[in-house]
Amino acid sequence: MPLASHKNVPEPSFAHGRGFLRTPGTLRRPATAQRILAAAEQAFAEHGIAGARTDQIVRAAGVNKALLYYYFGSKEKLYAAVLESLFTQQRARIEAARRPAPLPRRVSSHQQELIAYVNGYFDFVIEHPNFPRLVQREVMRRGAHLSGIAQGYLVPTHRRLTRAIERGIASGEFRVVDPANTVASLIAMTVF
Amino acid sequence: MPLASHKNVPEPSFAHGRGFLRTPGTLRRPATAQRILAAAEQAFAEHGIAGARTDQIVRAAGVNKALLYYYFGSKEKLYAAVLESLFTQQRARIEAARRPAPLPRRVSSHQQELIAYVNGYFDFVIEHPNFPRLVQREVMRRGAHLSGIAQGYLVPTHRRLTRAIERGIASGEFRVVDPANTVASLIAMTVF
DNA sequence: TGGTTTAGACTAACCGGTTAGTTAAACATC
DNA sequence: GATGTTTAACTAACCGGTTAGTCTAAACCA
Repeated sequence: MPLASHKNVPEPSFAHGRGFLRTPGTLRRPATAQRILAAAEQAFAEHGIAGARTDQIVRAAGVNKALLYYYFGSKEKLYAAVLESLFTQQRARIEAARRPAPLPRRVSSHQQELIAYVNGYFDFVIEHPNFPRLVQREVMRRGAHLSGIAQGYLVPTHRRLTRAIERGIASGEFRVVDPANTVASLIAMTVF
Repeated sequence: MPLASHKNVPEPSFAHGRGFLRTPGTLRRPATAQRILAAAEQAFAEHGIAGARTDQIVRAAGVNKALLYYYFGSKEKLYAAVLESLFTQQRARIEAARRPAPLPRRVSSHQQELIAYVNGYFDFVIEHPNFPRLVQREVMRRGAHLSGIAQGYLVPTHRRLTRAIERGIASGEFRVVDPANTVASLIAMTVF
């Protein structure tokens, strides 16, 4: 039974398996686990989930293979943890960019919110070049995590941006556009 | 030695390994080999080179595993053969669309050539939905076949289109545009 | 007859995952 | 404060299944 239980694993105190979106506890993991995560991110981005080698990952993390399973349970769960960590960080990044440095006058606050979103995204991608590659791979896999990601990250972002545009239109600062289309274009731009 | 010699393989008469671009002989392969190729195309597109299973491929082709190695020598070479076959077909397709069905008047012959290119490409993609996926995968792999593909397929296509645009400008039928940029846009459009 | 194909046993290497155990620090107890 | 005791962190070695690739001998077939 290759994908089965591993019931004897002592399940560390900061329990990792409590649902994909419920646990922002990624940052509370010990440094070693973080190193495994980083190495895994690199490996999965480069070789995909099937091509990545757990042995290579633990070697890069300077750690024993059993530790990988101690923390993450399985290769598949490790992969999920990598995605979750990245999306959590990205969301935090965009959230943090909500009160941006003031821009030149004639730029309304609603415009600022949109600009801050785009800036936040690009900053994040520059710091995490593996992020788009992994998303790409997940899309090609028609991955099971996609729906969870969409629910937890894309939908809220989409909603926030839509509202910002609607407010901008209502206050007369924006030309009248279809918010849905505009948001779609924005997201498409940042994905490619 | 996993990727090594296989020196005892009797090297079938229509020898497949004589260089990536030198052999348009793909179509001369026996029907059985074509079935293997088709099954491999599907498997590689779905799971990538690391995720695809040779056993699955031969089962889908209704063929013994030894035959795969009889014809293609290795998984890697089979993968290369899949790419080569697809690019060869695509080139033939675009080439064949050079004398297109006459379009409504007011469409010049140079415009027709560009339109034929785009049509040919889309027709091909519709018939071979695995093609873009495999190219995508190859790009993500930074695959070694990329340079050969670029040399053999992209460069000639690029040249032909550039010339068509230049002729169109020279004859006054096209607005004056930068051919390089326009070709890049055309190719980008068809890749996405 | 010779190119093609099969059956299927076989192997070496690989790879995800497990086991049984160690280490060191925190904690408790007297 | 020396003492057992617990616990989180970590490891070496191993296990069993999988996978690419091989080999032989025989059959198929044009």
